[in-house]
Amino acid sequence: MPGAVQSIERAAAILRLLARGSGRLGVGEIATSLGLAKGTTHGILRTLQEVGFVEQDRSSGKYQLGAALLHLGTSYLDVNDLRSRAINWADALASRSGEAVRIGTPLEGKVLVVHHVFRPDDSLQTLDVGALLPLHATALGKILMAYDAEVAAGIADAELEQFTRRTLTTPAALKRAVSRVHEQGWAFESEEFTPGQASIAAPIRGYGGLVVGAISIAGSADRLCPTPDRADPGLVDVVQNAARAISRDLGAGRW
Amino acid sequence: MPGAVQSIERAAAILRLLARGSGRLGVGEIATSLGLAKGTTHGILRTLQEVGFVEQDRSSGKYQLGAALLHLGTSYLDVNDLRSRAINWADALASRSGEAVRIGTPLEGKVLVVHHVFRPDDSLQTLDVGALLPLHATALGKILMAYDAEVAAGIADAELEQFTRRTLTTPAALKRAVSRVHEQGWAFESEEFTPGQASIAAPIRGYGGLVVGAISIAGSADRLCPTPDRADPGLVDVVQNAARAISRDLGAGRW
DNA sequence: AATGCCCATTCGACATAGTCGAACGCTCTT
DNA sequence: AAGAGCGTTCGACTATGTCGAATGGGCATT
Repeated sequence: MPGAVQSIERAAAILRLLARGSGRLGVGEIATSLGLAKGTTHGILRTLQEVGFVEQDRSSGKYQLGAALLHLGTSYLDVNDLRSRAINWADALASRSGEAVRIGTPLEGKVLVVHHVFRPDDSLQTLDVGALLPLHATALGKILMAYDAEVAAGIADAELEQFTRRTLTTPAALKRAVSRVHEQGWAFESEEFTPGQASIAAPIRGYGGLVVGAISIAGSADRLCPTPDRADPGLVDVVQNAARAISRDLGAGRW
Repeated sequence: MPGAVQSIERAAAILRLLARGSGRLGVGEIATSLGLAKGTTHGILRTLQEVGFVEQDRSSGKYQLGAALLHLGTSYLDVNDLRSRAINWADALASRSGEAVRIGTPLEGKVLVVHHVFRPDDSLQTLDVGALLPLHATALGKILMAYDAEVAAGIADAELEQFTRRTLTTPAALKRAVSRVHEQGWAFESEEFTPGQASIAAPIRGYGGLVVGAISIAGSADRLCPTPDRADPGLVDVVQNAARAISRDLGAGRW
């Protein structure tokens, strides 16, 4: 695949590295992590600094992400069709279900949260728009794997991190769960990511019926699955209806 | 200044263009806007697409910002010292003043909102973290101009957009206002940006006493300035105290 | 249906532009 | 005082991205 601009690829790799690495990194660390010469790395970093994508800590000389990225990130939210069309339905779903609502889309083998509505009553929650959640331990992720072959392929040979005692950590178990999701049209997860928490998700389809994202409700496992390991059918229905409404808005036809 | 990687600069320019331009843009539009060859532009766009910084609309072929930027943007928030140190103080300021609190830092001749606490009582507000506010019509902006020479220089020869009847639109009036801000140590704005709304701000200093941002409260002009055009002294005090507390946290010494 | 225009995309040659590795100077440690 | 580690600078090389014209598909008009 010729024509890929390497300096931009490298710049993106540096930014991703800074986003993962919790905090500031030095030129040397970045250079060795990416297998680049220190001089090259420095040149790219200087350019990224000029455009505001990275900032340099005056005293330590280390680099971190820059303010310009924040504005670009929120600008993405303004343009994102999935999110803008889904906002109203998400609010309705939150008040109808009484649970927190999230909308996710695939990114880099994870689930990117593009919208988040807090649980109606409780206000001690942190906004996690922009956060990356694991594919294999969330209902959102299971939906995306079940309906997007590319996503599923990307995780086939990946390590499945264990978050709780109930996290699916073997590829076989995950594959079984995903194919059941595909059959029934919705996904469920109970205490696989956070103890005491469960979630229910359904697919959102865009133009042509293609799955472009997923919507979920998340909350106490006691409420979402009164019977152990069985999602409340009423809540499943509400989530599926919301997903279908958004899909219709996005022009998904009769799906 | 040699060593600036042009392809990265151009990529950044494209991203900025997509952020401004409300929505999707075609290769041709981007190329002419930036004075580049269409082929060159296409190559950069393809690379940006590979790394997830832009997405292409399947049907129209036009480009828009990509999901990866959202995650980078929120990652910036996690790393940002100013924001993480200020969060607790911002909450306290909101409950003490009863008004919405914002923290801003300069970016591209505007004020970038890096933190936003809603007004305690009212919940019909939209989060504007990541938004860019004008320098000349907000209290946050006046602070940044008064204490950061680079910021002030950047706007000296810029058009001053008129938002309301009271917006300062002449460079002379703005300069006078800014120098008064510098003398008194806090900034004020009443109905210069939004009718009926006013704001009060104070500078946040980082290591060495350098101003790295500003914190403000914003709300109904009736509450912030009981006497016309005069900020409530009590509220000014509360804002200044919060700003000083954050500055101390950031290691600003005795400022 | 047939035609024309507009647009994203591809291609190949040229020379610019970015990469590399060694050397510099700085701060902090030993 | 000497050393190590860091970010930074420098100059030569060639790989790399740039350009402009050509291609092909889609859409609206004719």
